[in-house]
Amino acid sequence: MANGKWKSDSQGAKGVPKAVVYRLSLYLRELQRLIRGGDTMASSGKLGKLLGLTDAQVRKDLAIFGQFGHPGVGYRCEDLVGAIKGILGTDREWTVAMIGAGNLGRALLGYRGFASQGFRVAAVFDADPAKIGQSLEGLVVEDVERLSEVVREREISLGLIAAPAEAAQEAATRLAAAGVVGILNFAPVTLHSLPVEVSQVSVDLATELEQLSFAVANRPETR
Amino acid sequence: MANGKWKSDSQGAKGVPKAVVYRLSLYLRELQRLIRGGDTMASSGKLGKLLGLTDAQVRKDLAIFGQFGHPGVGYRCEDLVGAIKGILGTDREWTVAMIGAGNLGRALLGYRGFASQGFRVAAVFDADPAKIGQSLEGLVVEDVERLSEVVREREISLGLIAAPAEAAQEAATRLAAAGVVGILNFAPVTLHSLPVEVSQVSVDLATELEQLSFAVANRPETR
DNA sequence: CATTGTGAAGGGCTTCACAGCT
DNA sequence: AGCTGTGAAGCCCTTCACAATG
Repeated sequence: MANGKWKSDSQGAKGVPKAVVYRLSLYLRELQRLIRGGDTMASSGKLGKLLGLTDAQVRKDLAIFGQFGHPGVGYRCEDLVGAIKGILGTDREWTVAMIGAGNLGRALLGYRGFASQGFRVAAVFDADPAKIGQSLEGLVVEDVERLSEVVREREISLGLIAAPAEAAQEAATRLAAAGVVGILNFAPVTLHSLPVEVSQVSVDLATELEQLSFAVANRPETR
Repeated sequence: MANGKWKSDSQGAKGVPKAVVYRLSLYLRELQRLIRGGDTMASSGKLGKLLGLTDAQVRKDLAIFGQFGHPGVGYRCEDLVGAIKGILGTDREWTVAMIGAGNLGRALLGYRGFASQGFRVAAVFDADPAKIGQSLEGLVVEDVERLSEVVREREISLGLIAAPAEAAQEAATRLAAAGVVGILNFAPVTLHSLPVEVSQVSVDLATELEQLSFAVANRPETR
């Protein structure tokens, strides 16, 4: 029986495998797609097949957080979406700042997928005087010197770094100092000296291509 | 003593943890930065500290592929860069096709980080007649209908999908049919029915933000 | 003598298999 | 009958600790 909240014997916070959290996002995405397609129930076997996972894996992942399924029938899609959003923390709106109004920053600003999952970009910053003052997707590009001020004014809680590698560390330091609680870093550098209370996730596009290159170079057997 | 090639008792292909391959990319990035900074040697402890890993982890990762270090002194940066590139398969140039000339596709085209790691974009495709024929970063946007033809002509081996979710599966199917060996997918969908010989890596930007949201919502202890 | 490479120990994640619920 | 939730087994990855080494 779905109970909508954390597992009753909850121990508060950690202990959740990173891989599980990642798959939670996949379940959420797939369930939303099934709902758009008119489905109302989904079994662990069905979800697993759609994502290339075993049914047991799907059930174990969900069981970490509570009992969301109904023996004999499966999971109610709407309920499970609600539960997963609650777990991921996307059942509320997050206010985000974009640092960097270059190619990547502008592209990410235009990406509708963020807004649809509850992430609202409320400010864009850049250090280039030629870009400051420009209007992008309804936002005026602000001077990165004003970051701290604007972050507080607009109650921004997450920072998204789409700046060049050389500028990324300073952007991160500024964000942390301004009180942001999380940083998503697209720059190809490791960020240092951030306070422990600032969470961090990194995506390096070149690294992803390298993973692909390795997979291709080492695939099972081909000419 | 560095030997430059695969571990002698090589079993050919798999058996390498995904996490190890990911860290290899991080080692490579950090080593290249150290070299730019003038360093010539790096120990496992130093590399580990720079990346937030233990020294043992660094050594174990590298030991999977051979003996690259020198007891008492560490690893020669240049040699290790060469070795890792060989392992990742980026010691050669990969020819890449971009599918989708929207915001994201254009941003990725302009990203210098790809070229610097050996990935050369040799074609851009889109299905929108308004975009076909436009010139971007020295390339003319081609009709996605001509994908197969162009992929063969230009000997393209990897495909990068930056198309909307609805178009991604068809793009992937076309790429596979055209003989591409790897696909990097930025669309928020799971790709199905690809031949096993086509490797696949996915990056979903909304998913990454959700990982951050979870990390923030579940961090150790904060007000 | 600082640092590597590695067997052994430890911990964590996945798969299996089945009791129990609808 | 169909499917969930879960203990137990199995496997994989990380950490530890130290002999080997230039």
